[in-house]
Amino acid sequence: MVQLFTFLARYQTLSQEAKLAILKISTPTLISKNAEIQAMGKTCKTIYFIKKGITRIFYLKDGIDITESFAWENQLVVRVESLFTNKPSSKAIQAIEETEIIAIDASKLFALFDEFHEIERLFRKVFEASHVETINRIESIQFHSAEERYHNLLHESPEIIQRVPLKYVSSYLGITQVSLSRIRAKG
Amino acid sequence: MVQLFTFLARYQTLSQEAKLAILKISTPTLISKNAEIQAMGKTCKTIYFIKKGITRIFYLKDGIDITESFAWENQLVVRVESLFTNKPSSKAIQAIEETEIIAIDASKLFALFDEFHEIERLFRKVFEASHVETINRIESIQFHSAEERYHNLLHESPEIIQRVPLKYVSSYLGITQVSLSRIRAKG
DNA sequence: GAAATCCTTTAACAAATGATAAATAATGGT
DNA sequence: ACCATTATTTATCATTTGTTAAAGGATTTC
Repeated sequence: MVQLFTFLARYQTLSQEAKLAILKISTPTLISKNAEIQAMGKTCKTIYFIKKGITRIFYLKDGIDITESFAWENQLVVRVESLFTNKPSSKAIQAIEETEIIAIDASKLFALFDEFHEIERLFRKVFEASHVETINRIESIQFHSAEERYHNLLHESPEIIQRVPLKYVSSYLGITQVSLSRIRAKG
Repeated sequence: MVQLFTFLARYQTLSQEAKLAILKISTPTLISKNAEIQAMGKTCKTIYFIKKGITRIFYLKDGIDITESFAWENQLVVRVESLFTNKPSSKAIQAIEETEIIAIDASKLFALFDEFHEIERLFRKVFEASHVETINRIESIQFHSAEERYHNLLHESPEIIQRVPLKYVSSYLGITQVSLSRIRAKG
């Protein structure tokens, strides 16, 4: 759990009481390769921290598998659009490798917000940071060619290209697998 | 100011003291058509609520004007990526029509978070909602054709097509103005 | 370790969008 | 109201990406 608190400390320092309270609602779990951590259609009620491994959020559009995002060591995975609206998510979370996660119960966490102002502040900051990333991703998607997007990804997150099957990467980049192959062939 | 508090009440009810505190850090301003509310290169230190009018956030990519988002009556405009990181924004906010805004001082607002837990909670929820919108926008950009994106926009936010010059709409949709014209011509 | 399955690449053609230029329409300033 | 400027549309051609099919590699499973 040390790893989780090291991650959280980047946003906000916590009292021992607050840490203990978070510890109580956190459960470490091992997910085998390709298994789903959360299924489509379920409302997101858990926040996951990744100790080891890599995951993706994906959904189906016209029956085709589309990867929305990846997350790996020392990152959180959350289906934000479901967690914050309390509506069922049409997206699933899947482990791409065997993955060790820490599951944080979201309802209990929100309850802690009343008891510990510092915990609410911490997670506010955590989600603000993820909001900023999401905004930056829009720019990347909207105003770069597929080729630029691939090279940016290669440069900024080489772990993705190395660890993730290309069929997942192509939909993440918003192109077909064939198109990605063509771009890679160019060098 | 009633309009602002009606908007905020959708997220979280506030005590009279909290409302008064927000009132003290809020300044109504009138922005003339085409004028910039915030300039590029400045760090975002203000949150704007739009009483009347319509605005856009835009930036330059290779010298070309790109619209990132629009906001109109009863919405907030914020350069989130700057507000939450405290870094200068490469984006500007511009009034597309003559616009009445209420400017909320962000540093003072953040200071109120210590005094009023309810205000922190309110704005946490406000920004969570905007985070969800941003995530949904990614799906719209990434997995729909330009034609679908135009028709979705026409359907979901007709005010944009009616009130905003098409040259701004095209870059918002991620296409050229010529391409947008072609799509409109198809009917 | 062989068969079956899944992943990635390649090829050929189709469709969508971009780039440039020019024509038309709309708007703003005096 | 007129002129100058700006916005939008149309046309043509180039480029990018999609679609489909097939082949070659890699990986899993029994």
